[in-house]
Amino acid sequence: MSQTVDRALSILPLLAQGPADLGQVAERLGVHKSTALRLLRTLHEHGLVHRQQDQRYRLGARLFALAQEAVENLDIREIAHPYLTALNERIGHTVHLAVYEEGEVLYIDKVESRYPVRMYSRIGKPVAITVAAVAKLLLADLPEPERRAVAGKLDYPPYTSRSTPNAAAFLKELATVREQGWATDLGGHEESINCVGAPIRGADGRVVAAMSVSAPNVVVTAEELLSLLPQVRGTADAISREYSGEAPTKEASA
Amino acid sequence: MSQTVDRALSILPLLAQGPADLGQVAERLGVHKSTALRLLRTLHEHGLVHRQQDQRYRLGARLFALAQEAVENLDIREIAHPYLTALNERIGHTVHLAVYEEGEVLYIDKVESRYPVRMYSRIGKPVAITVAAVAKLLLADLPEPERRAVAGKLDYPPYTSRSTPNAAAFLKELATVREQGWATDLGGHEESINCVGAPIRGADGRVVAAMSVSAPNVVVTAEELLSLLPQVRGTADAISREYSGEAPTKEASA
DNA sequence: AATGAGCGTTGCACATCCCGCAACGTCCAC
DNA sequence: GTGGACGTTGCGGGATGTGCAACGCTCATT
Repeated sequence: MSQTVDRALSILPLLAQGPADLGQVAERLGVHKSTALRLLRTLHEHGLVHRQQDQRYRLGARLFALAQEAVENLDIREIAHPYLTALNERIGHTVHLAVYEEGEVLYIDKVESRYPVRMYSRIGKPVAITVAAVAKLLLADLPEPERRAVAGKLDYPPYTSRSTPNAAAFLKELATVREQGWATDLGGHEESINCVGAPIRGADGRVVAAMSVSAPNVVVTAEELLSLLPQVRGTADAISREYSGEAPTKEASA
Repeated sequence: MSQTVDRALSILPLLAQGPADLGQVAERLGVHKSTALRLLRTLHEHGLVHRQQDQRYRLGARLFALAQEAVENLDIREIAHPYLTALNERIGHTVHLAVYEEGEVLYIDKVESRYPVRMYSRIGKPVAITVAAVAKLLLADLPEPERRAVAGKLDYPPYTSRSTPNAAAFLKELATVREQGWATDLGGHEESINCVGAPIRGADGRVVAAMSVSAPNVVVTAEELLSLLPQVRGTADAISREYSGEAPTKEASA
């Protein structure tokens, strides 16, 4: 919509792939060097871009700060965190929290056995959207046209033999998920990893986030993991209730 | 430098404080609503801002993805190299850069008087992990359980009479290193070689790499080498700052 | 049910501000 | 010493962003 800003912002994903010098930026942007220079300078003044010793540009610190602030401002994360921790302490396995945004599903929190969350190493990473339990939960709740549109645009990488193969299978799986109110990923992303997840809903009943529990099948079989479903759903429902405005339950500290 | 981009980017820190509607954005930017709308639309198309149910704007998901990608592509070696070279030119001795990965410590860069050595010559050749200064620095920062696990699995070859003899001694040494923020290897690997090293930290304070200066004691005594510690730490800190996104200092060219 | 306030959105004419050009300075390699 | 590559600068033309005013919509109020 705004040419100048559009060009400037296009520089960011370009630099995310790795440092680049002025000429490379100008070329990949399809503009004159002097134009690229002005854009980069502006980005630099705002700290979004950083210039290293060899004068090449890379993404700057303010970007990380912004990303962190943004994730901290997600109130669902704040509310959910104690519940996730409590569940993790009870059952030991890795617990994920994810949201849907603009065609992507992103992890926004993670609690791993004994290890505190490492902000930048995992959170913010886009989920394997065609197979992850949390992705199924979030997409299953989209309005039908959007759901269909998203499913049609996706790639369906065959991570394993049990990965979702195509849009038709995916939509069918989403229908099942929506009906039963929970989802699984049984070796669809990595052969030996199983997940079971449940949706977190706002006051209006719409799914605002999804959580899942993951474990390698050398530790627990898929059946054993499924037996944890009531606890996962219980936690998700407790989060939903608090998010919807009810007083916190004992669930978080149980 | 570019007014339009400047205004657009000014929206981001504004939204970082919390969601805002069009009017608020326009007012705080000091522009007309229609202008703010166009800027927000452009930001929206790039996924940097997100529009929530109540139509208010907040920071978007792509911000996380960008930060994530950027961190993964941060190449410590590239950033550190000019600093290492500068230090080498100032003090003359061999300078090493190393990282920890999957239970091993690897040299990833080395600057020897006048001869920069490519990583290939050294990679795959693990560091003498129980005695090297860089190894101590990297292991000292691991979470306690992992540190203990690694220390327990190691062999403790008696390279010299001053080599680390066993896991208990090693863990004790690591505790010292973590506390003082630097490390040495005084004849622990080869009788006549001393090293002094310092950690390089990421924005979150975690040790991402370590560097050291080595010299044979026929050239400089251990005491003389230790007197270089401030310069080593200064260099390591400068690298840490640039790696974390701060503007480069004069350190590299001093 | 009618009214009006508040907000986001649209089309438009003006002139601002961005664009590409070409030339310069600098650094490095040959 | 010379050529090339790269970043940088000033400048004129014109594309592009700007603010204005009017419109549609939702919602609260009467």
